[in-house]
Amino acid sequence: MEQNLQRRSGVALWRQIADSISSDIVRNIQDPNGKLPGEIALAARYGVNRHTVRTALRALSEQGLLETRHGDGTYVLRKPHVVYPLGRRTRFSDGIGDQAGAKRGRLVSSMLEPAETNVALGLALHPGTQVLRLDTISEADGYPMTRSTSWFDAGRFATMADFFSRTGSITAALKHYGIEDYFRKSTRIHARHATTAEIAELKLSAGAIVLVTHAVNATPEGEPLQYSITRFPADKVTLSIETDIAQ
Amino acid sequence: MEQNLQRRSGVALWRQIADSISSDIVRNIQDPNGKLPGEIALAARYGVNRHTVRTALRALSEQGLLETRHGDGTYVLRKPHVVYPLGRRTRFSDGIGDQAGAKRGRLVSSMLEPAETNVALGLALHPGTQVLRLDTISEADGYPMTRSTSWFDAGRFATMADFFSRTGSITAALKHYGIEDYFRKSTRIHARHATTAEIAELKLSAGAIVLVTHAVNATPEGEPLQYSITRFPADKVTLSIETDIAQ
DNA sequence: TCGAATTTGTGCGTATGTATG
DNA sequence: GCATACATACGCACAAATTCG
Repeated sequence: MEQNLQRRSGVALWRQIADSISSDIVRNIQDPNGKLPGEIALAARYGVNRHTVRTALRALSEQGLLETRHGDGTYVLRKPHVVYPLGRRTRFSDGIGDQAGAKRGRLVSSMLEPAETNVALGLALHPGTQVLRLDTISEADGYPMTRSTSWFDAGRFATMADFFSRTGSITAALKHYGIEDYFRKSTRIHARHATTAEIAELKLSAGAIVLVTHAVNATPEGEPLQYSITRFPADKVTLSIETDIAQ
Repeated sequence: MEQNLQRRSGVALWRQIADSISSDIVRNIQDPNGKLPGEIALAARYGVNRHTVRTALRALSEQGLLETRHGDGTYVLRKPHVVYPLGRRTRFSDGIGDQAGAKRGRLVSSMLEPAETNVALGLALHPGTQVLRLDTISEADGYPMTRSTSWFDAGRFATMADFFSRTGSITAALKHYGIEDYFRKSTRIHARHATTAEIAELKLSAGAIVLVTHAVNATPEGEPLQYSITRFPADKVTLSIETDIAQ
């Protein structure tokens, strides 16, 4: 039936099936804690041999997404899926506060560098101006959920990294500079395959897809504060935009 | 160097290399119209045989991303890229008006069907209520850019399909029902590999990624009008959210 | 407790795809 | 292009565990 599997594509059938089942779970088409169809039924659905289905299920079990019980069936263990709101007041660390355990980001590295053209454009600085670059990773339930790189005007926010690593929050760090409130000015979204570095940092499997946002945060007056590039594992994350029509 | 390629991962090395080169180009690490390193250099960088690199380059050439010149080298071809605004007033057919030639959508099919749960939820109807389903494709510069499925309350918008196919625009069709204005109420975004049907309809290559939006459009009073699922080719499209801070 | 049906687990032979030198 | 090694996918057969009447 649903044999939209690609042969000779460089992606093994078992991995395509694993991705499909994983995304079914993520999209709530499969009940969390529910029972999957039997291996024979799955093989028929995907138009493959039962061995191939078993390879896919084994991969997902090793990943901790499924559990198979001999003579019984295969069960969905949990649903590690997060919806990130992308609103005017978006702060990623806040956004997932009520959905997952961790709210803190972890500082991977920080450095001063001259602004590239896209960073300079986002921060309304001249290209080459010294900027502070923060590389961070945030986790939910122990799993990496975002890999983010942010830039700030170094002349103004030189010691940002200290404040961030102490609080794990950009919002809190900006408060030290007297910035009580800020807004998401623009967000651009695209998707691509993860690089090898991202596969390692976000604990993904080869061929995984990442959602990528390029965003500018600004003061209520429209003055740019932060330019950031954030990468999300596409199989675990949905981005959400809710508009308040009353505005 | 970068030989963190994964073996036995279900994704062939040549595809991992192709994805890596492809994302380098997307991230502007490789110059458009620039020359790639030679096959021997690439093989060394990824720690694989030259044959494997050649398989990756051939796949990217067939995809139209590279061009190899016998005795010379491999060159990056320019990629047409479209930015879709996702704002309060988002209408896809309007959005690309100033960027690309075509503004019209083409009706693929229309039918009446009972509302599935997610459609019913989006339109605030009871599941099973009769809804009108429109399947459309829009193109820019002769290339398919969106593949969209929309649902409307059949009791109210029964003859929607006629109006749409005449004008090629949802906005224009809704005017026939006295709806002068409407707003994007919510948008959810995720990304996944394209299905075989999508590969055919959007003229993609095997293993391509699609950006998927689930959206609700509503009247200024908040009454849902349209629930739609839209798929964009991720290598040709960036979604953009611009916030008017003054609001 | 039994037995039959169902479901997962395992072995083997073969063909094709992937990767190397 | 050729030869070699391993990964992937298939088909068939049968074993082992669970469920249920």
